[in-house]
Amino acid sequence: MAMRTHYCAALTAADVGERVELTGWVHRRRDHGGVIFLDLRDRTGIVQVVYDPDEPESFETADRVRNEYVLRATGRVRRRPQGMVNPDLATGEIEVLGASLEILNAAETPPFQLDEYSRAGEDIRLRYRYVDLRRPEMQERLRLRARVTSHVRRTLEEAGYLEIETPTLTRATPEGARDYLVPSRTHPGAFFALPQSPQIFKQLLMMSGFDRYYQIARCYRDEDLRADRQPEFTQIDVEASFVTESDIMELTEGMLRALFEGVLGVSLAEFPTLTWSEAMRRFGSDKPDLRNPLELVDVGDLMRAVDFDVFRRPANDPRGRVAALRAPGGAGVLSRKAIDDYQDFVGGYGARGLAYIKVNERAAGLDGLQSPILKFLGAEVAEQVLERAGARDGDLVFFGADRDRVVNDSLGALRLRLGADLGLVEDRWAPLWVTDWPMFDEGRDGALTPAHHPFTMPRSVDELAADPARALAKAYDVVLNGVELGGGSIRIHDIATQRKVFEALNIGQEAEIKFGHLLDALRYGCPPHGGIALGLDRLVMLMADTDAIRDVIAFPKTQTAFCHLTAAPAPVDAAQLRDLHLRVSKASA
RNA sequence: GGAGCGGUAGUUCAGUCGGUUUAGAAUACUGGCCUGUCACGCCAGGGGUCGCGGGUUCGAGUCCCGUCCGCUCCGCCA
Repeated sequence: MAMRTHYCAALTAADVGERVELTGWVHRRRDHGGVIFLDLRDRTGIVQVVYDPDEPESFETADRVRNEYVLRATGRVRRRPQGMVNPDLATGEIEVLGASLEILNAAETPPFQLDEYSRAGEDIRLRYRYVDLRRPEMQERLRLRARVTSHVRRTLEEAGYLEIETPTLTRATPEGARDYLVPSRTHPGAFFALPQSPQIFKQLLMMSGFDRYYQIARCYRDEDLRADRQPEFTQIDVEASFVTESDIMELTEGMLRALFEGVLGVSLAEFPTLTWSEAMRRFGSDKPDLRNPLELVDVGDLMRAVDFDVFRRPANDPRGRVAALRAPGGAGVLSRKAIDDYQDFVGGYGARGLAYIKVNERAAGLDGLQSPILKFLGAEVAEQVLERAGARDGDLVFFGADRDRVVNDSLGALRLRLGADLGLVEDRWAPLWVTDWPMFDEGRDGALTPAHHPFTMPRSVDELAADPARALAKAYDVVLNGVELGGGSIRIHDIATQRKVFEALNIGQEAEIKFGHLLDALRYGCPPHGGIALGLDRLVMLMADTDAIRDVIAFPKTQTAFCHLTAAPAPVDAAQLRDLHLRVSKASA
C-alpha cells in the first residue's frame, strides 16, 4: 500500500490505522517514562509522534533530536490512550506511533518562540522572516493572498481581459510621488525610474487595440511609509476601451463581490455610491468608513451672526466650514481628560480648538447644557444647533470651525476616533463608490495638482476651461471599511484636452518633453478608454482582518524603507559605481 | 521634515523617588529526575555592551542632550 504523505492538521480520527508519512520541524521534544514524544509541526499544525524503545532504530534517532530538527517521520495513526485526550487540540484525539525517523537537517533553536502563546516583536520577526513565515497565521495570510490573486485572474480572464506585462525599467515622471531611480550603465548620467503605476503603458495598449487589459503589477513609490503603505506594492491594474464609468464600476464591483463570495463566503451588498462632495460633507473624508454611524452636520448658516469670531468668520467664508459632530452618550462616558485628548488630537490636523456642548437635559434649555461657548451662541442658536445635530440627553456635541479642509480633516478623524472609542463601529463589510471627484486639489499657493492623475477626463471641457479649480472629473474610487481600495477614471483620449490639463497644472512645457510619447500616441487614433487600479495588498489585508499590509507581504520593508533581512539598501563597491558613472557625496553610516 | 510611544537575558517583559548586596520574572536553552506527556511536572545550571555616544551626580537601567533602530500618526503618497 502506498504511504500517504500527510499534513498534520489533515490527520483525523478517521485516519486511525493508516500508515502515514509526515514532514516538518520538531516543535517540542519530551521524553517521559522511557518514551520519546516529538511534536512535529508543519505548515498546518502540530501532531505528536510517539517513539517506543521497542522500535530501537527509530527510538535512537528520536533520542538524538533536539531543537527544531527537520524530520521525515513515518508511523501508524492511532487513538490516544484513555485519559490522555486533549479535546482542545485539533489532533488531540490521535497520535502517530513512530516507525521510522529520518533527520533531514539539523537546525538551531529559532531566534524567537513560534508557539501561539508568545508574541515576538515585529523587528525580530522581520529579521528572521523566513522563520516567522512558518507560523500558521502567516501561512494562512499568504495562502489567502494567493487565492485572491488567482480568483481575480480567473474573473478578469473570463471577462475577456488579457494580462500584458509592462516595463519596470521606465522613465521618471514629473509629478506625483518620488521615483525610485536606476542608473544606466550604457547611458552615462541617465536614469531609469521604477514605475509608480503602469498608467501610461496601459493607455498605450488601448491605442494598440488590446481593448481589455489587466496586470497584477508591482509598483514603486519612494515616499514615507505607513501601516498601509510600502515602497513597493502590488496593484490589480485594469483598462478597457469604449467603456463608461459605470462599465468599469460594474466590472470592479462584480469582481469584488465574486471574490468575497468565493474566497471568504461573504455576500457583499450592492455598493452604495456617494459623490465626493457628499462624502466630504457627511463624513469629512473621501474614503468614509460607513461602518461608523456618526456624521458631520453643517451648522454654518446658524452661525453667521453669532457673537463668536471663531465660528462667525468661517461661517461667512465661502471656503470655510462650521460643522457639528454628535458623540452619542458622550457626556457621561467622556471625561474631561478624554476631551482634552481629543483637542490635542484634532490639533494634529490643524484645528486650533475643539468646542463642545455637553447635553445634560435638552428640555431645560441653557440650564441643561454645559459648554464654554454657550454664552456666545445664546439659547436660540444652541437649540437650533442641537436640533440639527439630533442631540439627545447625555450626548456630547463637538464643533469644528475653520477652513473647510481643516474642518473635514479634523472632524473626519475625530469621527473615526469617537466611533472606535465609543464602540459604535458595526461589524460588517462596508464598501462604497466615491464619484464626481474634483479634477484638481488646490495647494496653499493656489497651484493645482491632480486629484487622481493628469490623464483623467474632465466631466466637461467647458467646465475645465471656465474654472479648473472647480472642474469635476470622470473619476471613481472604491472604498472598503474606510480604506481606499482603488481608484480609476475615464482617461483623456484627445490631445487637445490632454494639453489643457497639462496647462492647468502649469507643466505644459515639461509635459511635452516627459509625456511626449503619450502625446504622440494620442495623434494616431486613441479609442475612448478608462480603467481602475486596486491595491492588492490592502484588499488582502482587509480580507485577512489585519491592519498592516506588512502582514500580507512575505518580505516587507520597515518604516524607514529598510529590509532587515537582506540589510538593503546597502552601499555598493567602487567598481559598480564606476560602471554606472556615479560618485556618492555622502556615504551611509 | 514634524509629533508620540518603545528599545533591559535568545524571546516577551518588570525594574517605584537616582542608592537594598551579584539588575529580576516568565518562557526558551543545557543537564538531571519522572512509565503517557500534549503550554506536562519537579530539581539544578548557564545566559546581560540595560540600543549607542556624551553629560549631570558621591552614585545613572532610572535624570538631561544627541544619535540609531522599531511602531503609530501628521506632512508627503499625481
